[in-house]
Amino acid sequence: MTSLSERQKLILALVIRDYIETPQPVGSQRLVEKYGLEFSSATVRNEMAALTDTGYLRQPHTSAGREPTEDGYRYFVRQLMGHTDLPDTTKRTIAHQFYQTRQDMEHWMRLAASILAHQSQAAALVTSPHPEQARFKHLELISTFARQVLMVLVLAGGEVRQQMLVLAEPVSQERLSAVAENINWRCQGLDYETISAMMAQMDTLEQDVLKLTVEEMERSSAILGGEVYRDGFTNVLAEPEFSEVDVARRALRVLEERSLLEDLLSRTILTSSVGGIQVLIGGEGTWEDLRQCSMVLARYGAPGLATGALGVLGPIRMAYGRTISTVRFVAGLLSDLVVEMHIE
Amino acid sequence: MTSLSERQKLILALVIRDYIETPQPVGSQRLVEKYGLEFSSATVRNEMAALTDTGYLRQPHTSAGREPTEDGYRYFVRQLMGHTDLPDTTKRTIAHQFYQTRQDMEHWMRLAASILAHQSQAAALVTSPHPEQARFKHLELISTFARQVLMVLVLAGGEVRQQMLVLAEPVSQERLSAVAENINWRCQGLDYETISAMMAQMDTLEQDVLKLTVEEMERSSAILGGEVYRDGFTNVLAEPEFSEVDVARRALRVLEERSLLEDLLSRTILTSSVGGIQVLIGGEGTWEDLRQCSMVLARYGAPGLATGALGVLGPIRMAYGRTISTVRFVAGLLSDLVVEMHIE
DNA sequence: GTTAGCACTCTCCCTCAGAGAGTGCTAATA
DNA sequence: TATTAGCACTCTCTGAGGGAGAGTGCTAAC
Repeated sequence: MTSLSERQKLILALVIRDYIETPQPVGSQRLVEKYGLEFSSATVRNEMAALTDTGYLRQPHTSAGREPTEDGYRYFVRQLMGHTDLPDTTKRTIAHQFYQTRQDMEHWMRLAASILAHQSQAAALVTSPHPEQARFKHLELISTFARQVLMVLVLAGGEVRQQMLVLAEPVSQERLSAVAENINWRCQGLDYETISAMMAQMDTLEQDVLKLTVEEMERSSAILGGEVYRDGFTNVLAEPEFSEVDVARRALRVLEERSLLEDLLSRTILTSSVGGIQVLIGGEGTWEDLRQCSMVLARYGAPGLATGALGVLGPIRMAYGRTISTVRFVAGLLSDLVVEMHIE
Repeated sequence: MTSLSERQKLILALVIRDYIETPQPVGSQRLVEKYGLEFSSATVRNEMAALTDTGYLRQPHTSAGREPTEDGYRYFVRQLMGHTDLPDTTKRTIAHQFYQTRQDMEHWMRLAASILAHQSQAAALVTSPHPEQARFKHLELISTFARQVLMVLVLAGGEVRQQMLVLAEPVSQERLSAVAENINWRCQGLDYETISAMMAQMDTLEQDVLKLTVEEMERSSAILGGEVYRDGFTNVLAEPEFSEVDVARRALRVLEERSLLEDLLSRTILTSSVGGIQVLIGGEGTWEDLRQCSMVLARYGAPGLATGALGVLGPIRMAYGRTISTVRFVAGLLSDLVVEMHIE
C-alpha cells in the first residue's frame, strides 16, 4: 500500500464525502470552493492525478471529475475513516425498541432486520443464531388432535424448535408425558450423535420422537439451517446506482436465494469470529452480482453457544461510518440478547 | 358493458396474447400474418378502431399499434379467458413438495410463497391463517433458565404460539405444571374475552400467565397479526415494465410495508370468502403505487376456523390464465392443510 | 361488408453543433 | 522547490434536423 501525504488523504476523504452526497464525479474547483480549501484548484488537480496513479481515484472519462475506485473506498474505510459510533440518543432509541418487543429470538431478529434497513436505508438481512454443536435440553410432547402431537424441543442455549409428529395410532397425553420425561432424563445435555447412538434400545414411540429430535438438532447445527430475515429491499431501489434494474435484480437475488446467500456468508463473515465486522466493497472481485454494491456484515452471538450473521447491502457509495456503527451496535445488542437467553 | 362481436372478441384476445408475449404495440398486419387470420389487415384495423372506441384497446400514439387497456384486460379475464387449470403433472409436483415438507404451518406458508413466486415468475406473498375468533385449547409451561419460562399456547384450530415469560422469582417445574393444568382445565374452549373476565379470581402467577395468553390470543385474532411470507421480489425486476426502478420500488413497497399491505388486503381479498379469487388490474384506480401492476389474490383456510390470504404481484401484462390457476391451486392446497390440522 | 391503395403521422435513430465542465500542461510566482 | 494562474483541449450532454420504418385512417373499388 502506497503511503499518502496528509494532503492527499484529506483530498481523498473529501472526494469520497462529496461523491457520497451527490453521486457525481468531483471536480477540483468544486472541491476547493465547497470545502474552503487553503490551496488552489491546480494543486488539487495535481494531487488528484497522483491519487489516480495510486489507484484510489478514477476518471469516468478524460475531462470529467474524479470518483473513488473500490480501492479508494477500501483505503478510506481502513485508514481514513477512524472509529465512528452512533449517537447515544440513537442507541437508546434502538435498544428501547428491543426491550419493548416480546422476549423471543424470532421477533428480535425481525426487529433487527427492520432497524438495520431503516437506519442505513439499505437492504438488511439477519440469520438466526445456531449453536456450534446443538445440545439437548428439554422436550415436551403435547397431544393436539387425534394422532397429531406437537413436539417442543428446547436446546441448550434456549433455541426452541417445534414440530408436528403424526403417530401411527392415538396415544394418551399421560403416555406422551411419560415418554417425554424419560427422554428428558436420558438425553440431558447430549449432542445429536450420542442420541442417535442410543436410539436402538428404545421402544417404537420413543424412537419416533427421538428421530425427529435428532433431525431438528441436525438442522439447528447446519450453517444456514435456521431462518433468514430480510427487510428494506425497496430502500436500495431508490438509489441511483440501482436505477439500472438489472444491477438491482442481481444484487438482491444474492440475498433472496438461499444457495447464493449461503455461499456468500460461509465464505465471508462466517469465517470470522463473533464481534467481527467485514466490509465487502464492490463484490471484492469475487461476486460478480455484487459488483456495484457494498455489504457490511457482522457475526453476532456468543462463541460456544450460538452465533448468527447479519448485515446490510447498499450501493458502494455508502455512508460507511454510519452503516458500520449501526451494524456493529445491532450485532452487539443481539449478542447480548443471545447471551441473556443462556444465563442459567 | 358493450357487447362485442365474435370477431372483435377474437381480435381482442389475440392482441392481448401477442402483447403478453412481446410487450410491444400490436399492428394489424402483424396480427393477420402471425395468426393466419381469414380476413385482411384493413378489417382488423376497423375492428381495432371499434375496440379502441369501447375502451378495450389503446394507441400509445397515432400510427402505433394497439395495446390492451386495463379495461381490456378486465374484459379478457372475466369474459374471454374461460376457466383454465394447471396441468395434472404440475399439480402433482406442487402437492408432492407440500407433503414432503415438515407438517408445520410456518414451513407450508414459506413453501407456498416460494412456489407461487416460481410458478408465476412474480412476487408472492402469503399471510398466516388466523382464526376469526381465537379459542383456547391447551397451554404448556416449560421452565428453561432461572426465572425464564417458555409458554406454549395451542389454540383451537392448531395454531401454536410460543412466548417467553420472565417471572419475578424462580418457580419449580412442578409448580408450573400445576398452574398449566389448572388453566387448561378452566379455560378449555374459551375466547379471550371470557378468559380476561375470570382473571381476577386467580393468584399472581396464574394472572401473569393468563395476561400473556390473552395478549397472544388477541394478536392471533388481529387481521394481519401473524407473519407475512414474501418471495420472488427479484422476479418482477426482470420484467420490462419494471425497468423504471421507481415503478418497481413503489409496487414492492406495498408488499414490504406492513401498513400498506394491511390496507390493501383488508379492502380487497379479506372482504371475500374462502375460495374467492380477486384480480386487481392496474391498481383499479385506487392504488396509485400499483398502477403498472396486477395482483391475483386468494383467500384460503376454513371458514369458522382460520383463514389467511395469499397472492402474487406482477406486471399488468401477466399470463392471467396460468397465474390464476396457480394461485387457486395453492390456495386450495393450503386450505386443505388448514382443515387437516383441525380434524380432531 | 370487405379490401386494396395511399397519404399521413409518429417514433426511433443517427448525426451534428454548441455549451459547459473539467482536465493537463506550461510558465510565472512566492 | 512547491504552488498557482492561465489556457488550450477533450469529452459529455443537449437539442435540432432529417431519413427510415411501422402503422394508421380514409377513400374508393369489389
